[in-house]
Amino acid sequence: MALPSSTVENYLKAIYQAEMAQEDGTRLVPMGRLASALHVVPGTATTMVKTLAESGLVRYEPYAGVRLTAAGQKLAALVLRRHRLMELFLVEVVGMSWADVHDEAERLEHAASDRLIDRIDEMLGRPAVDPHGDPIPDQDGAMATPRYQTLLTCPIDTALVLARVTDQDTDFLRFLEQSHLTPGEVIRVESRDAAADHVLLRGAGDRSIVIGMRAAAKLLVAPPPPPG
Amino acid sequence: MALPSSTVENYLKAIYQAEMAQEDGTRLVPMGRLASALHVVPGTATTMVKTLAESGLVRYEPYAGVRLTAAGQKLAALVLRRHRLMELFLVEVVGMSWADVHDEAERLEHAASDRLIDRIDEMLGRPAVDPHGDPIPDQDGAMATPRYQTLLTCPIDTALVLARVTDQDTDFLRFLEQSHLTPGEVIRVESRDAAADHVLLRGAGDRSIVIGMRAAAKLLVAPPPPPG
DNA sequence: AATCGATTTTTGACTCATCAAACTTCCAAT
DNA sequence: ATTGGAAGTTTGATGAGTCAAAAATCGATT
Repeated sequence: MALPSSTVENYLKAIYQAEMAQEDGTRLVPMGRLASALHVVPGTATTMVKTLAESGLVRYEPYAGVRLTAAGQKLAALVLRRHRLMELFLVEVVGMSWADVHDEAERLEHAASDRLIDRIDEMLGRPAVDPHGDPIPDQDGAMATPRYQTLLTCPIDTALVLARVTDQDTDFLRFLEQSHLTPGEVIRVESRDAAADHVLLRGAGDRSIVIGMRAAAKLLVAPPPPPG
Repeated sequence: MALPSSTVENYLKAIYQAEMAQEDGTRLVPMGRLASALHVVPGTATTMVKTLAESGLVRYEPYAGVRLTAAGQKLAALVLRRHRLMELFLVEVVGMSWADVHDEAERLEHAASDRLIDRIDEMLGRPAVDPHGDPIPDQDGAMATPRYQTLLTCPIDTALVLARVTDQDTDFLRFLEQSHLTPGEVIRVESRDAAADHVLLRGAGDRSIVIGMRAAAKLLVAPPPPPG
């Protein structure tokens, strides 16, 4: 099979990420979700998924959804690898803002050769996560998948490390940056108020921050850092 | 007008470079030249050039050829700028080989944002030339166009600086690198032999190098460096 | 001036990715 | 069991970019 087009890469990546995000155990991604993730109409997604199925990259169950085959999974993971290494490179080496690198990487991931990506990987010291805390798959497409809690489910009044931000929106990231809510920061949840739909945080330097529950669900935390 | 596709950018770039390479004064590029530069059949080039003409990017004279308008020239120069800054970046910052960066930049030039390109320009200290000695247009598309001599036309037995290499072929560049024939090196032509189709050079470290005349025509030299 | 060969243009067809809109299927609620 | 609405699929069309091959044009040589 020839090299996949950017479009194919984007479909595989979207399916991969939708599978991950699925809360129910099933990895079947409904067409509607896929279509809206890719900003195409549902009919387009159906058509494309059928050709992906013919290439053996996905399994398609009409009216039910789509899931990646092993081959599709590997390809998707390698696209994600390119994307995330590129993001980290743009932040660490080029000095671009955390908030801007997603969109840039979204295009560069389809243009960069494996050679370039491996060189970047080497320069960065084979990093495990990108600037948003998303894990970076290795050359074989294998990826660690730690299970973090969100700020909605984590214990109250406990020191935790902000590990990952699961939204790439530029304005949201800019806000987080200004609030010093970036991966690695130590924070604690002081209270939650379902009626007010907010979560009250205390960040580094005793900053007090109030965020909505929608936003809080996008911030993932890990157990406190090892002592010393 | 919407942003130009990669294809449009490649056509403009090819026309721009063909205009430069034209030895006769006319800047009219015949369809055949353009088509083969882009690896498409002549009919395809004709079709595409007609749509470029409708966008006001080129002037098309049927059966005669095509030339860029002011708007087309500027766009083409900005593509060249992205390409050449990217090449230099890949060599200087990423540490890729001189011989490999052309193909990589060929794809990245269409994916990199102006923001990224300007950041790279700044990091590199607003450089004037890329790793092959090709001049880099500024943000307005203006570009210095020094007129160098080739190793076929330069004076014999005179110290000269290798200024520019007008061929991006990977194997050719690899050969030059191994022979220490890279921009900035001081060399002199010891003799030319038209019958044997070769040029005898003396490079840095008293290296003696024989190259064919076809190759010699691709090496451009400048007057000796200023003393001191 | 007439012609031959090279170059260029035209025509018809194809692939990829997409949309709008008509049509199907599914399932949850009656 | 039936059915109404949501979700999914199909159909027909479009635009970009390309090729193969037929037709037209140009110009250099006779």
